[in-house]
Amino acid sequence: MNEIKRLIPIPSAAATREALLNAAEEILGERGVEGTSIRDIIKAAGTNLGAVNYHFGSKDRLVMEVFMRRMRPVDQERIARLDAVEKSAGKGPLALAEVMDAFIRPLIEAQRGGSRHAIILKLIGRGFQEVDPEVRALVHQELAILTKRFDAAFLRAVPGLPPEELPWRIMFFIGAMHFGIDLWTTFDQRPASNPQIQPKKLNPEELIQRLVAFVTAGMAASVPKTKGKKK
Amino acid sequence: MNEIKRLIPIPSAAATREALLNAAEEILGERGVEGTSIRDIIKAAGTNLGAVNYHFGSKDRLVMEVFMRRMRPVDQERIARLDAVEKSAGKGPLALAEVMDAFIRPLIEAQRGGSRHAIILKLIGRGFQEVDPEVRALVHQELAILTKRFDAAFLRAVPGLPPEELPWRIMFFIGAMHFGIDLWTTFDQRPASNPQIQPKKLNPEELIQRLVAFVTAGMAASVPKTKGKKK
DNA sequence: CATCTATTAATACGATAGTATGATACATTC
DNA sequence: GAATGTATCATACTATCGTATTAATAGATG
Repeated sequence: MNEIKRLIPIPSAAATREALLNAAEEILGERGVEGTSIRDIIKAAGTNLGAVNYHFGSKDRLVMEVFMRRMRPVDQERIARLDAVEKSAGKGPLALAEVMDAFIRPLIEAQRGGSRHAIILKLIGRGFQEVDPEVRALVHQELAILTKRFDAAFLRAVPGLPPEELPWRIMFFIGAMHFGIDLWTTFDQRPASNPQIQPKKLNPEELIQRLVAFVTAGMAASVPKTKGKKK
Repeated sequence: MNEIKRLIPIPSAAATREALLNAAEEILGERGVEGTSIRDIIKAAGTNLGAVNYHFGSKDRLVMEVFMRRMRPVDQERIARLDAVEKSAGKGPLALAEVMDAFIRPLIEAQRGGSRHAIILKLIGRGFQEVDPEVRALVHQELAILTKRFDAAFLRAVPGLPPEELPWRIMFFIGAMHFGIDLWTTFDQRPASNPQIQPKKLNPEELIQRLVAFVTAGMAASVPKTKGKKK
């Protein structure tokens, strides 16, 4: 019975499962978690309600899977690139711009091969401010692994920076990155905020270059005097 | 009948209206638009469903009012401060850090006088990524007024910057600002991402200083070569 | 061929959402 | 002091949400 040609080549164990993940990724990126109903997703995936319950058990778990599926390889690539940067630096000074590049590049390049995948970037960007505590905890957990490695790298690359300043700068730079990516992925849909100035449309490499330049300069800025402006 | 003491001293024309706005501001800041129900708001405001319909007509209009009530004075203050900075500069060079300060300070200082108001900062920050197109359009419109004035100021303060680069840098810097403020307002609720590094708790002035230092350096960074890395 | 297991499909259920309605209370005006 | 307009409140209505349940389908197995 194995040689009977299947009219539906491989309905396969997880074909609808992936269809659900893909549809969910797209719609969640557009409308956020709260703004997306399971019914929207199953309609886009061409399946039905039961499938979600069967494959994921709940909406929250589906959302978690969508996050994980994209974040894991990005984070692995970040770590791999940081490894390479640190290795090539040896015992010498660590170039801040290269560390930044290692962090930023994998996220932006994750959208290659179809602009449909670009949506996940917004989804990840939103993760920090999303309501569901389970998803939030997940994002933080994923981020914590990175944080340890990159914290050390940043401190090494910016020798004069007091460690207690680092979390602030990292938050600044992640904000710049996500807002930049958000503008990038929605470039064509946006109304011009100022008709007199036409923003330049960027390819991935150009975006990376600009982001790295911006956040590297910011991260390396001298620490402002905390107390008492000089009179 | 006028001298009958009121058990409820002055229900007043717009007392419940403001109570609704305050409660909505708080809850919307915590849970976002989609995650907040009118019933949550009326419960916190100590009133009932009809009041929302009476005073605002719909949930969306209530949300809009919450946005507007906080954004308008902030934007006015930004413009006023930019005026002052430009006036004191005269025909001489415009200090980028002062322009940044004029943009950042009003938003952060808007939360003085009760940390309850700090919540609106998150709300405004979320406005850019929120789903409701009506609210989104509103935010963009409010921002567009600012944009024109500040675009010119930025270009003047960073003479070497090509105008088409400006929208990108502004997006980077607004992202840094909003993520920074988000960390700031939720400082105590956050799990430590890296237990080895304790971030410093900042007062408003310290946050402003750090943000200004970061984004000023980023904004002034030299433009990366667009095409062709030197081989 | 019968059975079993893994899916897919269709439907039902309880909860909650935003909105609308009608009655009630208060203050003001004539 | 009756009438009027403003504001509050309790409640009802319809839609939609996430989830659970049950039946139908298809391949694989014996």
